[in-house]
Amino acid sequence: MPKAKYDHIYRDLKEKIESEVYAYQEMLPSENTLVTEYSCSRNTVRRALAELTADGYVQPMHGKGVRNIFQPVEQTSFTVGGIESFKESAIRNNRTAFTKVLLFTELTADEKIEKKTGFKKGSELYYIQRLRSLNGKPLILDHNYFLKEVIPGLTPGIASQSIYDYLENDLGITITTSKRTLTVERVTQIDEKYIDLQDYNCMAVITSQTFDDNGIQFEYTQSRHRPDYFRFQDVATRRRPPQYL
Amino acid sequence: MPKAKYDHIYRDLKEKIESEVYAYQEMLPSENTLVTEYSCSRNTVRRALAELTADGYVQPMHGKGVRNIFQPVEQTSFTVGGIESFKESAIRNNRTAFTKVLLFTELTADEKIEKKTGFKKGSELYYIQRLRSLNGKPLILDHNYFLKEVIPGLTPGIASQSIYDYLENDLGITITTSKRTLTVERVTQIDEKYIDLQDYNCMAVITSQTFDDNGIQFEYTQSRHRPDYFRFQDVATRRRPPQYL
DNA sequence: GCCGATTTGTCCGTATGTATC
DNA sequence: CGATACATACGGACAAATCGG
Repeated sequence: MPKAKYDHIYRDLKEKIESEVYAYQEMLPSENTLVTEYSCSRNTVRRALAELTADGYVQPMHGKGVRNIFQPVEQTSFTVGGIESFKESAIRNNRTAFTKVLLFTELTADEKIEKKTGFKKGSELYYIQRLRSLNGKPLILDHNYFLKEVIPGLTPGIASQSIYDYLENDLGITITTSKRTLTVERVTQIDEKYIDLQDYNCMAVITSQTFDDNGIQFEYTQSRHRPDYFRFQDVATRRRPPQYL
Repeated sequence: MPKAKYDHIYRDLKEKIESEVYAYQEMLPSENTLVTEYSCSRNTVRRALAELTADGYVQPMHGKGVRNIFQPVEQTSFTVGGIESFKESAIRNNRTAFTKVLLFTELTADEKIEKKTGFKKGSELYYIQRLRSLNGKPLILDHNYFLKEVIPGLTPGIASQSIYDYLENDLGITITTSKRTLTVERVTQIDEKYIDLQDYNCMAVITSQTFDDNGIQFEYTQSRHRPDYFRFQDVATRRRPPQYL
């Protein structure tokens, strides 16, 4: 959707890097060159470069230039960088996705739930359990809590499709920030019941709190992944050698 | 030691948010107010806010204001956001750290190592195995590969202290970007030998490629964590609702 | 080693657009 | 509708790091 100029430059450069128009370790054109190429201001070029830096695509070097440090390979990963729904990542990795709703209830947050999920005591919530399969293989068990106030009209039917689709397209909610914590936990009886764990006795667990564009937390989810199909990627930058932004 | 103005504002606001000068869900002062408070340009304020947004501290809302969405975390987490050495995170979490060097050798990369680590075949490398303990409890097993060309003069003595200290303070190398992948893997014989795993049969594994400020990859590390002491935090933003920068 | 050209880093002021109230 | 607040974009200035002659 974004028609911003910096976003166009960002996508254009990203595509050129991915398709190896610039080789690994090669310098990109200087900022001033890009300014004339895209006929825009230097700030706008720099903003596009800032995002490529955050993505781990390039590395700016003071007084020298901007180097491409993108390596094309990388296996299919389930979770990368930003926020992505199960369905979206399945499509991106070329898998067929299937979701089975195991449980769909409503409940009111008590103190225990407040402490766990971050929803205030007394909040009206949906609580959903879902089993996610890729290529017919059950791999992920999701426990979702949604704030009814923000997301009315949720149904098991919607839950079996993409809830994020429903939020963004039907309700017009903008998903913005997600805080995630990743841990490894012992398998539960529910895990064992639905997922073929072979001899693994633990699961990769992502818990996330998600906020809409009003800064309201509307979701708490615990996503339990079969270990051998779990992969999480990340690009970190050291605080704080001068960078863009 | 950044003395940049935006960094000062960033730290100042961050401190105020953490100490709850602004309550959770409260609006921060408007950009224009901050401009006069810090007597700087609006761009500079916005840059500080952009970093707080990336940290998951605040959420900007078009036409409304900037909301504090920081919730203090009570649990000590081992890895958060940026790049951090073992020693640094131990200090941050108020733990005593100890490192035992299990193996210190030099080797030349063959094809197998190239495929695994990203170092070109023929590269001269250090290969180090280290056992890391917190509060006397062995928790992490590190396998490090360092590019000799970039990091000469590494010794077991340095490896038992902080290699990152050596890089940054003695060699003057600036660590910049790190690409990390997180997986869950079965325990190995080495894991079992050195770490008390109780009945866990898997480990949390972080593999990372680290680049210096010339965009040269100088490190490949596999860091194997005891599951019950492992925790990884992250803030993601949905691509791409208008944001700062 | 010095100097000037190039390149990235920081900061400023301003203008205009869009969303909210 | 006007006022406020954030979003995008421009152009300019100077600092700091690098490189070549």
